[in-house]
Amino acid sequence: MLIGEYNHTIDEKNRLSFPVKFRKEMGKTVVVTPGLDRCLFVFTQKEWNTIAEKLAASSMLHADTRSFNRYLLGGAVEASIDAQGRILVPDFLKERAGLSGKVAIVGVHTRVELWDESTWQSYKRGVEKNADALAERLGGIGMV
Amino acid sequence: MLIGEYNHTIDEKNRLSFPVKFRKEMGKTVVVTPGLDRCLFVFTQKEWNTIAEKLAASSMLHADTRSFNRYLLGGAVEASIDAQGRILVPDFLKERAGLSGKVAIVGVHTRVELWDESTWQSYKRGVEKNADALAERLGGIGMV
DNA sequence: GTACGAAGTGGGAAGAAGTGGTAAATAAAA
DNA sequence: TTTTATTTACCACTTCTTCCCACTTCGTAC
Repeated sequence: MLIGEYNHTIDEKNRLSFPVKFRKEMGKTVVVTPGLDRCLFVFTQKEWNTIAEKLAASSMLHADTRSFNRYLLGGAVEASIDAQGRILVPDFLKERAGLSGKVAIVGVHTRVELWDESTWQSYKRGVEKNADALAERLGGIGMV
Repeated sequence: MLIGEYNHTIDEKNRLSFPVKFRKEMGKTVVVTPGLDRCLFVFTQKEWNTIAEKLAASSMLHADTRSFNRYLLGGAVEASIDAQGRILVPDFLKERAGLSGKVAIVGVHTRVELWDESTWQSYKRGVEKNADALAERLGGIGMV
């Protein structure tokens, strides 16, 4: 299971090293796509296949579905993990998530998310602020 | 059952020793997550699996679910208990709960909570002070 | 009161992980 | 075809982590 948060640097060659904890589960190649809420998604090859199938199965008749498919599939990139455990993030994806310098690498169960460090910080603060909703959710899954 | 309160120190290497009383029940690895009211939750692996299953069942297409899953799963960490009975608390979780120096380790039935010592003290005082009003409200919703 | 044992704490050393740079290879342009 | 640029692979350094050992303090039993 992919969980936890790591802070790594993306260099001027667009190289970003994956946390060791994630490497085994991610395999040799991963798929990077534009994510939701100004971040990038990183999927395992296997997980991606499942998602791609689901998208393909969805109706092309709805404009919403079409544009969502274009958004996710069109922006998707296969990236191989090199000997140092790094991936290359293409410029257009880097821009998409506003990555520069410090990057937060966040494990969310079946996917990994890439956030600009400061964007992630303020996003987290936003969630924490809403303590009541948080408590309700936690209660809902039997955590408290 | 996890009950009782202990005061241990978290050192500059982020090591925090678990009370012996808790060790047997917690097993070899535990999961640390952000909690409520500026504390951290510590679950047994087994307890965590139950929670994770419920989280996995939710769709990533809803913004609320996304942010909640990100917050919880991204904030969660597997921590193994070392030969000295200590766990490592990553910086981002340490910050989350404002841990530094003395830490209150509190057993709450199925989970353990980690509090900054002084935060815990004032929280307790606050509860004591309002105990009467609290009891009144709880009685109102049919608790006792 | 003393001694023994267990629990908690601290520090050092070996190893791993992250990051930056250089060389080689491939692609593109002249 | 040659030169130049861009990308990919490899190598090396530094920092951080993790493991191990040792000390101290607290509690208990004799």
